[in-house]
Amino acid sequence: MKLSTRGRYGLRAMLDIARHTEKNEPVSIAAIAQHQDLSERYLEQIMMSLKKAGLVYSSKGAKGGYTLGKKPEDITVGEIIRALEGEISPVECVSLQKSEECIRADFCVTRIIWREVRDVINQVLDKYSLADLLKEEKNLQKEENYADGLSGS
Amino acid sequence: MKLSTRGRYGLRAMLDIARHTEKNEPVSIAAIAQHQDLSERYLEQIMMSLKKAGLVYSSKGAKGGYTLGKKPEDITVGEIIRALEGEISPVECVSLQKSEECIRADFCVTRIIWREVRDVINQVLDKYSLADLLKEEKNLQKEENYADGLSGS
DNA sequence: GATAATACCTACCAAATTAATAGGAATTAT
DNA sequence: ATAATTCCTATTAATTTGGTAGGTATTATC
Repeated sequence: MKLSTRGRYGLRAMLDIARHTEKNEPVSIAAIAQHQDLSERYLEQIMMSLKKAGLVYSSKGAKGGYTLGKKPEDITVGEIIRALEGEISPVECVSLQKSEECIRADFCVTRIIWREVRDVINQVLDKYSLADLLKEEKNLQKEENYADGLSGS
Repeated sequence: MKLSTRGRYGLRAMLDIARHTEKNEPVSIAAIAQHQDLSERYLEQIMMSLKKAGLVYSSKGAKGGYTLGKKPEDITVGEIIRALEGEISPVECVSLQKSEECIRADFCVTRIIWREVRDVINQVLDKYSLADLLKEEKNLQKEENYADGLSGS
């Protein structure tokens, strides 16, 4: 039950872009990779998925890079994660676009649980937008400064 | 974000044992494997983990097998899944018995989300006991009968 | 118009994890 | 004694993940 690096890296990349979104300058893969300490080549693939999902807009050529495809408050973590990892579901048999029905589907009680797990995970992921996270980030920094002040002087 | 077969098979195995628990006869690996259509050899390993966690009691030798280690209402799905898959957490960095702290830990906002996801998953899993599932199973069967009755005669 | 910086695309590869097999020892009811 | 069972450890096969690689297309800048 672990998220893969695609989802984790992708979310961090999106946050990185979101932080630069005020200036409205595109952020390059090279820049993101450096900030986030990721492989450029791997990040490239991740960005392609995000682009395909419409979550980022890209401009090619020199000075090119990525900007958010929507406002930070309109991009949820759920969208990002699902764009990168596919539908989030703890088991195949309660996946919405599942390939084939399990033969046990009709009488298998465990599906009740898997459905509920699927739903709560997605609810949490959909609850947070990039804007929310940026706001939380500022709170974290405040706390940090406060702690420094206390222990420091 | 998928559960492994260990967890899924293990839960089904536990339900199987729970169904036989009234008679208080141990259920053998061979029998469970047959009912659930699983590899005996693989199930064997799963049962070892369940035993180690105290969720089943085993008796060796002819007529041996497994019985529940506690009352069905005292065994939660969460306990079973965690016994088989380890701690349930979407990322390593919010795992309770994590090996090493992430260098980003202090300022990484994504952890807020991962923690919440971790908690809701475990809450759902801990909410259901084997007894609850057996009860649900009976409900499913009733509905089935009812549906048959409607479409049948 | 040349150059450098960038995204885009597809294929491939290596490591890790998962799922399962296999062989045999120990125990116990009959 | 025998057959049925759990217990333990090692090995292997399959799948997924996490990346690397090579090359093309586009565009700002000089």
